[in-house]
Amino acid sequence: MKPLHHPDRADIQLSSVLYALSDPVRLYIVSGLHRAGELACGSIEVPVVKSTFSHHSRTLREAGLIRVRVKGTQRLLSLRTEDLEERFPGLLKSVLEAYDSSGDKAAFVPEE
Amino acid sequence: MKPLHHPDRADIQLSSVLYALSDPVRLYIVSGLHRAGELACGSIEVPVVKSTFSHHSRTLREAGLIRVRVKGTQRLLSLRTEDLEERFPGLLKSVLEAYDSSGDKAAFVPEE
DNA sequence: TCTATAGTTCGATTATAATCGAATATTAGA
DNA sequence: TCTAATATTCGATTATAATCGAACTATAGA
Repeated sequence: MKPLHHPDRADIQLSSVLYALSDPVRLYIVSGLHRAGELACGSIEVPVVKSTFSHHSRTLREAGLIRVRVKGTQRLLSLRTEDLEERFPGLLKSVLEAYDSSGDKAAFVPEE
Repeated sequence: MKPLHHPDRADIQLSSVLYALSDPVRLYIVSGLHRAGELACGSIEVPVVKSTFSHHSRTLREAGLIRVRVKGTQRLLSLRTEDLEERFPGLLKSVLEAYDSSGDKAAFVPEE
């Protein structure tokens, strides 16, 4: 099994982070991880098939937004909160607050 | 002459803002506007031709990041700082600080 | 009215990415 | 050792966007 690559904190690029966060599906995933802490892929409900989810997960991981660890047959995702705060102070917080108050999630998840 | 469309403050979408900011050229433009205030297109040096600049300018305007006003033959660009602060508190500030401290601009502007 | 200046629009090209379904890999447990 | 569960990878398709050069628009000023 290939070891999953995570960029070092210092190698996290601002434009990559902003790009990763600019997709509604990925924003939703990030928001969910922020609320719930660590989550398995399967327990995050998004309106895309598994392979597409996997693609988004990878985009988030390679941009440095999330950490992925293997547990049995599952992959557990979590936000790299500390790394991001060190690298770009205040950024993640303001994005998450903006997301919660902006109704962006309504773009693809009608209920809630 | 067509009146330039600017989205109302309440219509500014988070994902669109993040997307607009995820391009190195646009980040550079936004950073320049933040430092200098209002600037004409021609006075912002970017490594792209005029038509490409115009495309980026439009992307920023339609996302709600900048205001464009006409003065003679020039278009003057400025950041919608207040609107953004009201809509997404702290977001623009943290992005600009992250940009200044991250060396992202080195991606296409070697000197400085 | 003519010309120079400042930008935009258009069309074409190229690159990137979002999405899906099918096939594959890995692990847990019977 | 089979099978089920969980997720990734691959290939194809479609959509979006970054870029350029050429043509165009609008305004200022001679």
